[in-house]
Amino acid sequence: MLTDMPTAQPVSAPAAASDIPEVASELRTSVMRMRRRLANERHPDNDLSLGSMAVLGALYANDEMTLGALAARERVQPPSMTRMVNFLEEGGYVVRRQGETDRRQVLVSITDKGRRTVRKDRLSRDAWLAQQLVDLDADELAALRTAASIMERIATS
Amino acid sequence: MLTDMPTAQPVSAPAAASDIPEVASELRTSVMRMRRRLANERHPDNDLSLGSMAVLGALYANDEMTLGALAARERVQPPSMTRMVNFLEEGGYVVRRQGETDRRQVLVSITDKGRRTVRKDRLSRDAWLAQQLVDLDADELAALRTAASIMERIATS
DNA sequence: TATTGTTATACTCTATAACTATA
DNA sequence: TATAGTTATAGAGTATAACAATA
Repeated sequence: MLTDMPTAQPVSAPAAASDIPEVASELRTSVMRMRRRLANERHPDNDLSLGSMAVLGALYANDEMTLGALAARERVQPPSMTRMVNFLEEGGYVVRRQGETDRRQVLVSITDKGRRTVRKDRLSRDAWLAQQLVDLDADELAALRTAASIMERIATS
Repeated sequence: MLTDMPTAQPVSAPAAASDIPEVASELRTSVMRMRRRLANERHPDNDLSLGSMAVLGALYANDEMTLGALAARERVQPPSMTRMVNFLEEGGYVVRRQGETDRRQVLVSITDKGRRTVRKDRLSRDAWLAQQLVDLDADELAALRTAASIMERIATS
């Protein structure tokens, strides 16, 4: 029964300006709590931090990236990425090699072990979160997908 | 024009099971990046961390809470909340008092300065995020609101 | 004994500053 | 000189363990 609902908005309808601060506040709060919960709930059967797994995921998609590109993508400073890459290299998940055209660069690529870890981990690492989503209806899931896309865009803008 | 869209789902339509892991993964990634971006973009004119502001916000809504209740609400361990409350108390944003019926408890309440800070901060602290939202259309804003609500529920479950 | 909160301590993640190697 | 990355160091935020006070 949609009789009480506002009519569907055209796709380009601007948001009501008065709602924006409220949504911003709600979103910020929920992101902070969600992040903490995700950090707490992550699967303990590999020793990679969430940040390291994100790096590995980027390399899974891109095969080889410079350390600087990884740092920019993950929005961390280069020293932080150096640490993550060190850790991943020690574990055999990635390898470094020197850039060919520019020998200052460090090209990072994923190993077979890294690839296997990503595949295996993608099956299990979101298990907790996926479990929290199973009871959602299709509209709610769609809203999450839309929100994730918007947040991704905002966070990397 | 909705001719190409699937018919509106009944509210209880279950989500497609195959989409869940994908949404979980997208959501997790975007939450992590968003949180880092929010931490970087916060307004520098007060010295309160994001966590401390969340505590102050809870006290703004609830007037007086035990330290344990605050810790549970923010999903941190009691020692972490002790630290945050110490910091807020030193700044004059909150006051402690001993529980009356149970004298082990610490009741934390917000001061006038704390209230003013919350009000002032709510106008400015989400300014960056709100600015990122102004170009969204009504559907996207609604999706964010729905997502925030779901994340809040999941994070505090 | 169990619970509420605090103190002491350590760990993780991130940052800035100073440095090396290369462009 | 400028840039890519590393090393050294520090800070923020969180946790666990041991403790004190109270129930």
